[in-house]
Amino acid sequence: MFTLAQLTSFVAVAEELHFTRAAERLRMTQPPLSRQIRQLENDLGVQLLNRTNKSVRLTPAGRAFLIEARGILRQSENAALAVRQVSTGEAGSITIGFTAASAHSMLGTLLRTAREAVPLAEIVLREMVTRDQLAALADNSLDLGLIRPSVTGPDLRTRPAVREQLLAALPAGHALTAREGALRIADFHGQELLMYSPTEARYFHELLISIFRTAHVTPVYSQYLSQVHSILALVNWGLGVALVPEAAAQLRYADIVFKPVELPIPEPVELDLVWRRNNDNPALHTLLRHL
Amino acid sequence: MFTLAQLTSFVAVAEELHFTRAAERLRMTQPPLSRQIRQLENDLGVQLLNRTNKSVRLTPAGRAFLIEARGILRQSENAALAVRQVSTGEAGSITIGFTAASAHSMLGTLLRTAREAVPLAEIVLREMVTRDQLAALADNSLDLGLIRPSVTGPDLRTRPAVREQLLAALPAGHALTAREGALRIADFHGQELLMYSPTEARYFHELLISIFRTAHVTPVYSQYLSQVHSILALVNWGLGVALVPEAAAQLRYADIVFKPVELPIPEPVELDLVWRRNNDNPALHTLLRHL
DNA sequence: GAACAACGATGCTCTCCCGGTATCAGTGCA
DNA sequence: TGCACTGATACCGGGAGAGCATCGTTGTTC
Repeated sequence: MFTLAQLTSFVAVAEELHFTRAAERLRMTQPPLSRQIRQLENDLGVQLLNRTNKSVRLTPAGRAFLIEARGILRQSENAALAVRQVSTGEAGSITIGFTAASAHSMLGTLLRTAREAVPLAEIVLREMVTRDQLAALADNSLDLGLIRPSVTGPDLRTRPAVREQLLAALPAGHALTAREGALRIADFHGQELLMYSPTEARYFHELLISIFRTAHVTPVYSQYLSQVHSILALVNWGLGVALVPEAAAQLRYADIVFKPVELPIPEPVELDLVWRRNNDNPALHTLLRHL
Repeated sequence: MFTLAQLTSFVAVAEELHFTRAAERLRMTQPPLSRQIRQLENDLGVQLLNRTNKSVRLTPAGRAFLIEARGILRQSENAALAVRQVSTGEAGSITIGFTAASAHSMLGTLLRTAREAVPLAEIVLREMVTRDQLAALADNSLDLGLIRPSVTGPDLRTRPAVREQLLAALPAGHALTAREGALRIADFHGQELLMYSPTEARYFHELLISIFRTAHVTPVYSQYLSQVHSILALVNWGLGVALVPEAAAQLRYADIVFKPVELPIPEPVELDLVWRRNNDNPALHTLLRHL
């Protein structure tokens, strides 16, 4: 196979159609240039130039090869440039995990920031629950996660991203919808509450349990569900009330009324950014610096 | 700038993630391979691999560069292959000149043959009168011409391609259209004949002059035109009669009747293939071998 | 037509790069 | 703690490539 140096030599000769001038352009002398071209022709098994003592002309094969050679050289320069951009974090690829609910809150901000901070980078999005995101971070198939706060290993770093209110989601016509202003926790006593799954939505499950326990309020837990969407769908069918993060109110349902709830902590729902401490993706660090 | 050899080395290591095995695959020993990769990283100014004594892993930049490297190597192999095909005449580019009239006769056959003989070649077509084709052949901007016979230099080779009849083109309603069978030359005595230009359609001009002179027949030369199309357009307007090559009868005009003419030579119109004796386009020679 | 100028090819030399062998150094496992 | 494995390093030899000098050919000019 030929050499990139041979290609640059050939392109110079093909453009100058003059060995001595081409050699000057290449900052070398004419004899080794002649030999390089001959070597290239031998490697290819094809004559690229017709040389007489007074003129150098491209053969048809040479014309064809000139185009190819320019392409290969251009691609090589681009590759060198691109790989430098990836290494400095100007370009590259960032895979971001997010929970379904965060698609309505933090994800938009995050993507906007990414577009500004690393405009050349490709952003790959994957919707996953918190637990799966942590697994994906561990095996490096995720660069950054948007998760509910949870216990993480020592090689993960987290940063609070956003805090949200909890809103009550009530079926239209429900008695509590008539109330003026914010609801109180006590209002949920004895209500049929659509509850979060203790495994797949552990964070919300424990958050609600703790809120009600502290307030000595005991709703009726009728269903356990893992996704905010599913819970709202059931509220919409009139099958109970629910407490959902503020961002979920962006989903419009015909038969759901959202109302604020007075809580000891005004914005109890947290969302964290999480990434591996020793993640070596420079684009990720560029993004993190801008957050 | 890096080397293609470095790229193949890098691709091997990146695929094996193991220097010793990669070295075996490359039929070399491990130490020079390690140095090649280090050299490549130095050239790029970017770390491509994270190596510990127990594992080799790609950095994000390395992953990006792997894709680029594979692309460059593939393109290089294709270039080598393509240039060999051009040099053997399997592929390449053939520029063919043709006269407007020959588009209706020989050109179709020629293109069909070219498609079979050099299926990988690009055929570039240029419509030009004979005189311009000869000039283009001389400065190598044409590989092959379809011309009317004419005097050519010693560096051109010609070969008869096809012979055609001359047909009489008569305006509908003209007295001669009533005749049974073929016309004779004498029928043109005193007729208004649309004539070919002595400069731009020299071949037809001289052919007709010679035919009429030999037969001692003198038509009335009303107009001198260079293209068969133009002549037929005027016949269509009833402005005279004409003699045109057989192939032109493929053009359908509402008010033209074509009739055969009895001539001393039954197919007096010749069309020649012409090319430079020392044309170095291998694809051209492949095509000529099939004609 | 003879001398000259221009240009690519060739011969020779030297240097440096590349590949091989031997060996070192760090790490995971038994 | 020792062993096996793996990549890095030291050193050496051969060959490729660059430069210098020169040759051979060809077109030009007086």
